[in-house]
Parts: sequence; C-alpha cells; structure tokens
Amino acid sequence: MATDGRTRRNGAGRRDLTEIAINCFARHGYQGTSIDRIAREAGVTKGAIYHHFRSKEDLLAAAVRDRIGEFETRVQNACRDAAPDESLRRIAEVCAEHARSEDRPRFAIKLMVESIETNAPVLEEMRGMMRRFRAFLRNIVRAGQDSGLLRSDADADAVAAAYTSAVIGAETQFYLDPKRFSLEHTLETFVSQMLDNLRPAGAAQTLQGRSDP
Amino acid sequence: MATDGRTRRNGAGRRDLTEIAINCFARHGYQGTSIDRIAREAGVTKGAIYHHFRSKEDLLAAAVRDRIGEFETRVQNACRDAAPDESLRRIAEVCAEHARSEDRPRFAIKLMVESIETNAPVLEEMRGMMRRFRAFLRNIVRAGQDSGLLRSDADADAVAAAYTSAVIGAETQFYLDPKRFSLEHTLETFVSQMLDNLRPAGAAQTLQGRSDP
DNA sequence: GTTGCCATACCGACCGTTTAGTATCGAGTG
DNA sequence: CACTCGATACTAAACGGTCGGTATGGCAAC
Repeated sequence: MATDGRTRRNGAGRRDLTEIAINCFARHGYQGTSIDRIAREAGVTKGAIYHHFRSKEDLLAAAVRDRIGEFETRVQNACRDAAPDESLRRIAEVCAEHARSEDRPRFAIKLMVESIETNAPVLEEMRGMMRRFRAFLRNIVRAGQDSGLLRSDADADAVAAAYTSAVIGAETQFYLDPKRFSLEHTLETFVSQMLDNLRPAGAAQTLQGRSDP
Repeated sequence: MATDGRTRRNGAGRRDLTEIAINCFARHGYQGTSIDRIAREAGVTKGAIYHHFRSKEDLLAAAVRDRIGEFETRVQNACRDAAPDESLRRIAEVCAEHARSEDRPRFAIKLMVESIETNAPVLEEMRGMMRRFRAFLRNIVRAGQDSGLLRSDADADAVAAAYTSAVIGAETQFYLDPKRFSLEHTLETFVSQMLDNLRPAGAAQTLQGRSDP
C-alpha cells in the first residue's frame, strides 16, 4: 500500500481509478454505483475523482474504452497463427475465460444492456465493439471459405451474428445462474454444431464435440 | 381517458400500474426509474402507487411476475399441435416478435442483467424463468429424439442451453443496434444450423435457411 | 358512517458536483 | 545548496436536487 512507483502520493492514479471504477460498474451497474463508492474502494475521496475526470459519465467512458481495447487485443492474440476453425474455437474459450475472471467480468454485458436508452455515448462505444467483433468473426469465416475449409455457400455475416449471439447469451445465463449453467459446455456445443454445419459437403462428419465417451 | 369501467376514480388500477411500471423499468432500468416517473406516466401520484404496493421493489416484483407469466403462456401456445422441429422454429419467431413489440420488449433482458448482484428476489425470478425455458426446449428436443425426428445422440440439455443463448444474445444485439443487426435472419440462421445438425444420420440435408436465391 | 382510493405535503437520506484550501513534488534561479 | 514558484494531487465540506417512503386528510360509494 506504500509507493507503487507510479504515483507521487499514496492514492490511486488515474489509471487505477478506471480499473476500480469499471469493477464497481460491472458489479452494480452505472446507476447503482455512486462516486463515493468508487472513491471508498480506491482509498481516496470524491474530490480526487473529480480531479481526474470531469464527471461520472466521463469516468465511465474512459473506463469502458480501456476495457474494450483490452478485450479486443486478447481476442486478436488468441487467433494468431491459427487456422479459421481453430480461431473460432479459441475465441469462444477466450470469452469463457473472460466471463470467469475475477475482476473483469460482466462489464460488457452489464453496461451494454444498461446503456440502452439511457446513455447514448456508451451505447455507441458498445455498438462499435459488437460491430467490430462480428466483422472479425465474419472475416475469419470468409478466410475459411476462401481456403476451402468451410462451406462457401454459407452466409458469413449471419454466421458471425449467430456466433456473437451465442457468446453474449451464454455469458448472460452464466452470470444469472453460475451454479446451474455450464458456460464452457454450452459454447463448445454451439461451436461444434456450427463447424459441423460449415463443413463442406462430402467432408467427413464428426459427432457433436470431441470423442469423450 | 375518462372512465374505463374498471375504477371508480379516473386513475389507473393495480393491474395498469404494473403494465406502466414494467414499461418504464424496461426502458430505463430499475434504478433509473423513479416512483414519480411511473406515477406521472400513469396519471396518478406517488400516493396511489404506495396504496397498491408496499415498496418500489414490491411493484417491480409484481410487474415482473405478470410479464413472465404472459411470455411463457405465449411460448406454450405457439407450440400447440406442432412437431418438435416446427416448435423450435416457432419459439424463435415468438421471441423475435416479442423483441419488436411496442410495449413489452427489453424487460427481460434489462431487468435480468440489472438484477445480477443487485436484486436477489428478482434475480431468483429470472433464474426460474430461464430454467423453465431451457427445460421446455429440452423436452421438445427429447420428444423429437423419441420420435426419431432428431438425432438421439445429441445432448438435449446443451442444445437447449445453446438455443437460449442464441435468443438472448440476438435480442441483446438487436436492442443495441436495431438498424444494423437483423434479428430474424440471425435467429433463422441459428435454428436452421441447429436443426441440420440434429438431423439423424442418413436423412436428406438441406442448405442453410430456405431457398432464397 | 365506514371503507376504499387517492392527492398533498413532507421527511431524511443520498447523490453528483463544486469549491476552497492543503500537501507534495520538480524545475528554475541565485 | 537553499529557495521560490507553479503544477499536480488530493481532502473536507457544503450545495442543490432527487429519491424512496410516510403521514394525513378528503372525496366518492355503499
């Protein structure tokens, strides 16, 4: 708790504040999180936050931007040097890990849903993130089609949209009912189903999932 | 706006209040909706609301229960006298209609997500709804398996979970980006993909979706 | 008159934001 | 080296407003 080499004072820096803020926002939502709560968890007073950020919305926007960039980097790194079908499997794994992580989870789902009809700037940020995610998936599918690995008559946009739906819906159900909803198994089932369906006609057909008798 | 034959006064009855309340909650969230706002939209004052409901949470719980029951009835009716595969198509259609309706939409997604870590009673209600929804789907899949219509070696629970994921995720993306996200097409793509995958080995294989060249 | 339904007025708590003031540092100056 | 100056990083306190909730009273119907 002493010096961390980054700040002159004992308090939290601007970067630390966005970390703590997004954590609070992800747990209690934007409207359910008071500036005082963030300040308390950061070990500073309310004034310190208003020294770094113009408003509560400004703090939220900064925190969201940080997290979105982090998530996208993570997804991209998981796909490095991987074939299209392997990439599609890995992305689901990264999303599941993200949902199970200690600090990061829920922020996307919670703030995305809350911002609908209540916070236009954040909504726009989230909309951009989802569009980029779908485009990223679509390009992977297209690459698979171009290389003959995946069926070329499939609608890559629709496949990407369905994939994104499965991820968001599975995360939501997992947050709602973590003890009864098996996140990884659901995503694996979906991805296997999708890859089976995308296999070019004539290729060998595998049963659902791996061979785990 | 005069007498509607139900109430002695010009105000709204208990049932009308839950309708208006769920509408507000669905748009602005629970924490983003004040009692005064609901009262204003209902054409009454706060006192009227506290005459019918003990607290804001009580009002929310009553409104949520009403809506959940309504939705479940709608889904069940859509499946009357339908074969399993047809039921699975119809449920997706009902969910898409629900998402596009004028008054009802968003309440499930919004309140479900918001209640995570903030409102245990509502969370429990939502959890029950999702469990029943998945169980309903699973039973349809099992019925299809028993009748030989669907592959018997598929994991019915996992299929139901993936289906539910797709519905929730597609609705969420649609609310987030209604102009760019095509809800119906995404759900149709998913359901076709799933049914293709569930077709028993040896059965005729159709291409994705209908023939819309 | 009693009862059900609702309006009015109000309370205490809390929220986002502002302001005034303070402590701590680095750079510049002699 | 000491010393000033000006940022920077905060604290403490308060303000105006809104919120959920309550107490009270009145009007209409039976």
